[in-house]
Amino acid sequence: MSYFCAMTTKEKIIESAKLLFMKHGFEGVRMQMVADEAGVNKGLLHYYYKTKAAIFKEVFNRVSSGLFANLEKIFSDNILTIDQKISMATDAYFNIISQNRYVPVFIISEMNRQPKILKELGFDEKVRSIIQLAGKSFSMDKSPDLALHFFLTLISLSAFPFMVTPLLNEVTGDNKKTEHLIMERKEIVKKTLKNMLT
Amino acid sequence: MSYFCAMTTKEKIIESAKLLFMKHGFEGVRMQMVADEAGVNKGLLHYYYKTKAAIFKEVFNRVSSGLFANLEKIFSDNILTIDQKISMATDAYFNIISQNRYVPVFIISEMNRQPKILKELGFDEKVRSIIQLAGKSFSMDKSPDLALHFFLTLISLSAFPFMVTPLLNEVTGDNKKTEHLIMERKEIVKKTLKNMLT
DNA sequence: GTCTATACGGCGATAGAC
DNA sequence: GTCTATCGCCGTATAGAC
Repeated sequence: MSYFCAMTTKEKIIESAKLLFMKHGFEGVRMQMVADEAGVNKGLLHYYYKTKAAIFKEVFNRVSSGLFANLEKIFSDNILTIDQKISMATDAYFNIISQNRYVPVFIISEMNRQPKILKELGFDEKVRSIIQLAGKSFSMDKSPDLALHFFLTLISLSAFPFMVTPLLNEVTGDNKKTEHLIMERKEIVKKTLKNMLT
Repeated sequence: MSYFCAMTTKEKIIESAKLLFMKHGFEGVRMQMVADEAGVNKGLLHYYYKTKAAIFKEVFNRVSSGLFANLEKIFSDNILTIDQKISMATDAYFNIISQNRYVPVFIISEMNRQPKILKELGFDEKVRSIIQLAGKSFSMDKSPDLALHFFLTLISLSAFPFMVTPLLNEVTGDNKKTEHLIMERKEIVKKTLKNMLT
């Protein structure tokens, strides 16, 4: 609790909730856990946010907003070659997820448990626009499905190893080995994506 | 409730629990929901299973056991060519998941929320053995990591589209279109896997 | 803004009648 | 085997003192 000393109380609450919701999901988190993690009283949570669901929405919004920020920049560039863009996009996405490996499981679990949240927070729009951007960037305008397939392959291959990390740890029997394996995969992703566009 | 008329009560309970746990996760399911779905009284659940956790373990075991059954047969075959095996394995895995698209989200969510369950139910052993089998089948014995990467690519690319179906539905705006997209992906998976082994 | 106390319903689990 | 009734706890949310 309270690695969050320099923040405002509201910020401490959200950051604590973020940590907990990502690990345990909406249903797995108790308001008491959030209060303890933030180092404040349980009643105080309701002063800043009316309900548990309100805290959750703010968290989901923050997490999903940060997901594609770097990709947008790369896909908007006009100078880089296709190979460079693929390499940078893969690195960028791996980096984002490395910083918190629970992000993909969190987003995917919750979009399946409460699908309404996608439109409610405009996540579908974010994804549609990043795919369109990728389409332009790689001159795939003719077949719009190709852009979606490309994006889907990038996300699938990059996110999945992080999502099954607990399983990989058991299978390899060594967390260091797992980490090494995941980093090896980066190159496989790049190679696959390049193959896809030729 | 009770699409499960010809079953024993115990079977009705497990099948109802399976449906609900897969959709909502362990924390998202109430014993009352299981009872209603099975068409029995809430108290009766505890006659057949001591606790909610006991029901859950039985469900997780059943779901995870059925996951790789078909793959084992294919990887054990001695006559098929590599290309045939890849094609059949991909089809088989897609088929399994098509029958219940919540399976991958369920397995992955729960392995992250309660990692102990992997060893407890021997899921890690199952995965280790299927990877070894794939290694032999594709003569990847020299570099054992290659078998793991191959398996990971198969699973990632196949399962992911089903896991993000709610998002695809919003992005395409048309559930039929999503279904079509997912079936298109089967061919991409096969092509990617073949590229990987050459 | 922050805390204490409490309302009020829902939860998993058990006891016991049939 | 199945149901009813109920226990004891824990959940979110609110009211009100400081």
